Amino acid sequence: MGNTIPEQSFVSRTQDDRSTAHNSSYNQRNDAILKAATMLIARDGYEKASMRAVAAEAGVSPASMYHYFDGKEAMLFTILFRAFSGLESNLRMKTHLVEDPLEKIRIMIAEHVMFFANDMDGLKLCSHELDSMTGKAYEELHRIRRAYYHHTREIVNDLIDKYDLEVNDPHVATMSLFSSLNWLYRWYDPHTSNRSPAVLGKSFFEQFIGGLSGSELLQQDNGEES
Amino acid sequence: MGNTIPEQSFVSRTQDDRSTAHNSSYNQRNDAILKAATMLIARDGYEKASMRAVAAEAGVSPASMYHYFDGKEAMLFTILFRAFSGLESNLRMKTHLVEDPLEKIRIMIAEHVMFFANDMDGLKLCSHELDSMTGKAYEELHRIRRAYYHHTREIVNDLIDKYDLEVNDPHVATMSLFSSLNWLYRWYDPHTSNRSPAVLGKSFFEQFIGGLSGSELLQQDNGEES
DNA sequence: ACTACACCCGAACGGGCGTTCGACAATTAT
DNA sequence: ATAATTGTCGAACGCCCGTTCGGGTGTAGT
Repeated sequence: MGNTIPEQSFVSRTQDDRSTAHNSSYNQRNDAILKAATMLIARDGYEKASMRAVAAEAGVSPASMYHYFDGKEAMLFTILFRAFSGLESNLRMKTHLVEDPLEKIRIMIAEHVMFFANDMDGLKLCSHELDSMTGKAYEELHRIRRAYYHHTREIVNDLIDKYDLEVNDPHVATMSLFSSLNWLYRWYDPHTSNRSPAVLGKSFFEQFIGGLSGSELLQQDNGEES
Repeated sequence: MGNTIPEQSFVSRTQDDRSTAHNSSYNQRNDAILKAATMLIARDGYEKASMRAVAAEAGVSPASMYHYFDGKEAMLFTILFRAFSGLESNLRMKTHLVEDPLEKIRIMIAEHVMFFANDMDGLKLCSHELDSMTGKAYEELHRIRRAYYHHTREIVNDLIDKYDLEVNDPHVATMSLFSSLNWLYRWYDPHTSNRSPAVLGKSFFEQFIGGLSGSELLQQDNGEES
């Protein structure tokens, strides 16, 4: 039940319907193009990664690309849609039966890092190329991204309520968490680093919780004032 | 003594020498082009922002651009060089006479946020367009950026030493801090937000320190093990 | 007055881009 | 067997790009 195709999206249906039939040849080519595009756009950026280069990488002629996608932007849309909605639905699935918000946020962070480790290029595009989209396509992706944020934010709210935390600014705290996760592609490579995704996720989790609940290091200054 | 011109850089000297004379007309035009370029590249991205568009925004003909810069990449280099080295030299200046590493890191965060508030577009380019540079120009900018990181990292090390903190992973903690700062351009607009840069900096500071020194919320689990 | 040089720009060059067209093969349906 | 549909691609179109060229104008030095 993976969100591989934007079923309820505005994207023209004629192009999606082909993949509902079990035409494996069609889907193989489609995935090959998407994979090539993801790699090249991650490497060179959306504008610099040309359709010709993607076609060559996927082993297809440039003209054939337009049997699979309405255009360059529709191609990026599919990539981003799969990544964003995968992230969101995975979070929903993994936290559905969990009660403790502390455990929920731990899962959220761990799953996000895992997701990144499994699809570095895809998540890099989510962080770096969303602005390359325009119009309704942009809005739809933005909507999913916001849902992901809201989902996380509600967990944070529950966490604060349950443990009676005195948090300076929950919004800033949540944005900082997303910053750390979205910035991963700039410095972390799970294949090269000696930190496993699990270990990294644990670090992020502890830092986030520590940042939320404050430090005794800072309270000596507050005490002098009263 | 601001680092407005890459004095020791590889950039051809012929073009820099013009600005050493107090020809105000030349410098005005030069700054107008740089300002226009910064705005348009921040808005549209490096590849999409065309020299023609920058020229029009600056009120110059496209051909005249090449009296001021060797080319498009050299233009971006100047923008990034000013921003990066300004950031780094400002940090050095402001922490030079400070002893306490806790105060140093507070200043570093506050100054970075201020710097961002004063030049949102410029710092957006630092976060988003460094990869548009190639060759030696890229390496030189990367060097400055790394110096900024090292500088901050040493403060963090001193902080850990002085206060005997048990930090899980200083590198991850420092990267998270930079993530928060570099991701600012995605969600924070000091002109629109009700959070002032000073308040935001304070939140970042407290979160970072809290994240470093850990939370009592997590220690109940650790206790069961021994 | 003349030379030299900074400054400026309209016009064009060469090339890469996203995309479309039209013809041809391969597959499927009838 | 025939018709219809799907998949494929070489070639081309029109556009925009970064950059250059050649010649202009203004200005300072002699």
